[in-house]
Amino acid sequence: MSSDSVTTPTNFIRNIIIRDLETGKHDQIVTRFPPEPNGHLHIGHAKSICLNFGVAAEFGGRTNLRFDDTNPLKENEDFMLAIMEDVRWLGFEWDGLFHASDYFQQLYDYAVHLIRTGKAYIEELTAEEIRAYRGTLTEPGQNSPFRDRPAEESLDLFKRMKAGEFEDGTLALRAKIDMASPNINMRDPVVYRIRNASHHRTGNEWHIYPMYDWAHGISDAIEGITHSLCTLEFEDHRPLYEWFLENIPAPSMPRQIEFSRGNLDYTVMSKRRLRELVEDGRVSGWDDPRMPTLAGLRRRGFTPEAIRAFWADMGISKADSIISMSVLENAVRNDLNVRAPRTMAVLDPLKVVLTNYPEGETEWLDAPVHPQNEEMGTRQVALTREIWIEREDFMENPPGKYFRLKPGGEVRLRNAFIVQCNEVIKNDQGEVEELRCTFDPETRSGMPGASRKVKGTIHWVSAVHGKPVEIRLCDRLFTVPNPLGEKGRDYREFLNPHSLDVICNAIVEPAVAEGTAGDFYQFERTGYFCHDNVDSKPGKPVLNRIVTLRDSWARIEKEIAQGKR
RNA sequence: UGGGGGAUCGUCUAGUGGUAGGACUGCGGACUCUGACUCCGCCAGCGGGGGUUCGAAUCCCUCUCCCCCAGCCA
Repeated sequence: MSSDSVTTPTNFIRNIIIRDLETGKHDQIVTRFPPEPNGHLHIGHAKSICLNFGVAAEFGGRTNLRFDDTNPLKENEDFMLAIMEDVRWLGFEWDGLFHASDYFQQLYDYAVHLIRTGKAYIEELTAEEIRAYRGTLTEPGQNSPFRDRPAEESLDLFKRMKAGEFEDGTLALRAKIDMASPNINMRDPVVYRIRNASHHRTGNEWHIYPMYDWAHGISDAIEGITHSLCTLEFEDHRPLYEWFLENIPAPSMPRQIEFSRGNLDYTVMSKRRLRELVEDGRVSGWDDPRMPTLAGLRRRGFTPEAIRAFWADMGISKADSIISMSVLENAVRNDLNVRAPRTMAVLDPLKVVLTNYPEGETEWLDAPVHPQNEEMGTRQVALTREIWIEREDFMENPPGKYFRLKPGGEVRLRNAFIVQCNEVIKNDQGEVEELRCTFDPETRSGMPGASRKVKGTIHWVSAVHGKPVEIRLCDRLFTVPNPLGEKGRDYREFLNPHSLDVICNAIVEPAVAEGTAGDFYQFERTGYFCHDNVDSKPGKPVLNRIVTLRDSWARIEKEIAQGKR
């Protein structure tokens, strides 16, 4: 309704929190972001980060970063460090930094409590047997023969498990709940398993490690988390989350609330698939600029501001969704349009000689850094007799709507003057090799004659001052919107062969070649580009295309090609 | 033929009994020394069927479709 007022978009979780504050259920809200350090964060995680940190900040609460490091086989320090870097880069700072492994002793003590109260037992069935006893989706499970063993016996076994007396997989601690429950999670879930493995934080201290369901809820309770926000697949686990906390002397009672993941089209968004792409060498790493990982997006040149704005726009709900990539692209264009310095760069150079311009002369022209923001100042652009223009800005036999250079035609050189094409020089293969043009000195930018109108304006770079750079044209990783949704086909079949096209000899204004990692620009009429934070080196600049500019000519051109115009 | 969730323009999302709104996309136009930006306009939706009501996206019944769960993963 309110179109002219900027309000924080609401969602069902925010509404719950507002109510909890109003009713006095909580004085302060506490959330947490709980990644498992077994891979890199992706833009879907950013949704959760923005939600958890955002909603706590809005209501003066706190947010912890807690690593869910209960599986030493898959987790490590490197992932942990990378995750912290990603969260900070996104623009958030945690109040407390914790690890589930910080609570291993308490988790153990609570398990002892559960055994003592007759609500857990040591299982001797093998994993396969447990599966067989569990029943199916439509048939109830059967009680384990070890289910009713004396608590003392279980306690003794549990202590010996902890002491490292048993091999992996031989015993397990199970909660005694209900083998006939229609919710399979309640059919005596495993609470602890034996893993004689070294943990990246606790070393060889433990031989048993808690399962997610046990560790997560209790960790939340220990930290006084008020709202434990997670994704939809944990909805079935909520009864278990609550059962555990109700059956131990829990220090607090957090509430788990589920929301839907945020998927994007033309990519994949699970750590498992992303890991496969990395390990199969389909991409150069977790930070490949085509990856939807935060490391990849950062390297590509996406800004944290754009990603935050994107998720703020998207909102939170419980409906499964695959968001159109165009929405993300819009968010980054909106952000970069305001902030990116403008510059001219020629991606596919075609030489132009200005025949009436003196040889050997260089003239420095003033050009605005940003046409809508004078405060960003001006830059000097070198003009010489020989310049490069974009090959696609010249056509020998153009269609009617073509506003760029053509034989005998006129066009404005951005920030300079109007030129006319007099001669087209071709090589033996008949390819256009060079254009001979004359310029009209009266039409120089800033002079009275500059008001003369021509249809088109094109960008250019001095052939003597321009610097060569490598440019990586990043595009969508897959050729279909939902690579995982193509029945009977492997998603890798749909990898886009042109997701990363490399241009070795693009020409840029000298200042761009001097840029350093992370510097971004708008190449006028082309798109937004950013110095690659890994491969761009002094003397050997490499820039990634973050996103193209919107291009209405491309649509017209396509329609012409299809004979619609 | 178990349990848990979800269906609102092409996409995402508001709306919780009183004219279905926004963003993105698309289309048309204005402006333009970026075919960008900006501005204006347009197209487009309550999964189906019943019921309650003066009035239903919203309440009730029913049907359909989609997602998740049978790890000693998270």
